[in-house]
Amino acid sequence: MLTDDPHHPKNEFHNLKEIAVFSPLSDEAIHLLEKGRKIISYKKNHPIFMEGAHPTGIYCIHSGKIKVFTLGETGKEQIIRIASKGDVVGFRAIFSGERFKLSATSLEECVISYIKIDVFIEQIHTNLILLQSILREIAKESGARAEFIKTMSQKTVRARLAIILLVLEDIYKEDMINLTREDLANFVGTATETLIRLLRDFKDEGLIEIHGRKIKLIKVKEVYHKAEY
Amino acid sequence: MLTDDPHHPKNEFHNLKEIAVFSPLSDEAIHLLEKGRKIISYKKNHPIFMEGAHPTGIYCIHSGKIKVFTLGETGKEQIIRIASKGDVVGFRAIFSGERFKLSATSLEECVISYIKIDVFIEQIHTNLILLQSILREIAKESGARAEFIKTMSQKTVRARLAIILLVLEDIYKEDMINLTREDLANFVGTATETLIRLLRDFKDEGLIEIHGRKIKLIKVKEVYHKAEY
DNA sequence: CGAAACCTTGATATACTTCAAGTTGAGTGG
DNA sequence: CCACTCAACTTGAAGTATATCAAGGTTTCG
Repeated sequence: MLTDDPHHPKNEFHNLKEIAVFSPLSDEAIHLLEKGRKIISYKKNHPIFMEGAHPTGIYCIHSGKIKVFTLGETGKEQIIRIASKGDVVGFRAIFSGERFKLSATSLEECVISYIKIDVFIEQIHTNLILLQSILREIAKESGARAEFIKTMSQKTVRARLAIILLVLEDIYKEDMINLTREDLANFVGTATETLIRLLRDFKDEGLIEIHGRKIKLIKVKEVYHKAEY
Repeated sequence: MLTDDPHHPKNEFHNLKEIAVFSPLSDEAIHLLEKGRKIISYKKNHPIFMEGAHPTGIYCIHSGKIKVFTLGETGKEQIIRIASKGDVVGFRAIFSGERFKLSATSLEECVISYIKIDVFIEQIHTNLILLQSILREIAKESGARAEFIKTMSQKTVRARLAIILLVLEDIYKEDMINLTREDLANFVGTATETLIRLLRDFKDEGLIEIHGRKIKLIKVKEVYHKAEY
């Protein structure tokens, strides 16, 4: 699953420049990071990191989607974010000096660049641009989470479903939203049964189309407005 | 309300060293920031900044408490945080390049240091220690907010009240918790009436004592465990 | 082809909200 | 210092969104 052979085929075609936080970096800086990274492929439903563990590196997504979530006492997941191509996951804890507060699992086959913490930290200490870019990223994340808190506490499940669908539309782009009902429920923060009933309502009202597991938005945007998670 | 006269009595005794994010800085760096700051006093219930506005500076609390919140469509506040001595509020948006996503209002008489955005940014560009300290702070904040999301979506109002009381105990320290029922409800994310009924339950069960508006925790910790907001 | 995971529907229970009305308390001006 | 007023607090009653429990159907995949 791990490879650090620079001639391994998987190591081609995955430029770190395509990772959003790294895009402001010079080619030189990108190259330094690439020297220290490993390309990893994950199968569907593979755990990437777990809450409570100490971070050992960061994970840059080249392809596939990853759910980032936290487990409640009863074992129920609350999904905080679905990360996709160009995103980095697992680096907040490094900067706060904490353990992971969240877990991450692949939702599909994924290819990621894994950058060890010491390689990364070294760059952080010498590269102001990188540090600023990361600060910007985490600041945005924190703002998004404040909005999510409000949504969770003030919106009905129905409104939350609409909002989450709009968020997911941006993530799945031209593809249809493709999550298990349980994952979708765990993102919306509701019971699976409730989610299913609401999806049916949305379908009956012509807001969405349902194609098996996949969901296509028709006029959700007209009724609800998106939040930025 | 504003003064930049260095001999004004209010400008004495308020060292920025007592602000947590600035504590790792050299005396020299602290001094540079202090040269550019203004000391401001706010009366109780005075707005400090409002969501939607462009940030113009940061607010470092020397004394008093400030609620940081966001307004729902119906005008209901969701309190995200109660900031107190040593905290800085209003600086996340600066780093994400956004407008304020949250509003802030004083809960008591407050004395703060206001540092203009350009003075602050200048320091950021030249002081790696400061940048790292801020990154650390925002990373912690983001982690705390992820926990809050889980709490909001998975815990009952009763459990949330207990958790928030424990959080507030840390903020009010030796003082008793002193918030209006409405503010407390807006932090817990519930209706004021529900909050009042639950407080009565807690009192009847011997978990808390109620002294007018003030609340003293007796054995909340034994029944619930605190989250880190 | 069989088992397991996933999905769906129905029935029931309840935590919480909302509305309404009354009480208490805090701050202000005379 | 008292009285007045507005905000804050409290209780009750009624309605509802959502969770939970139970059971059956369907897809997926080894």
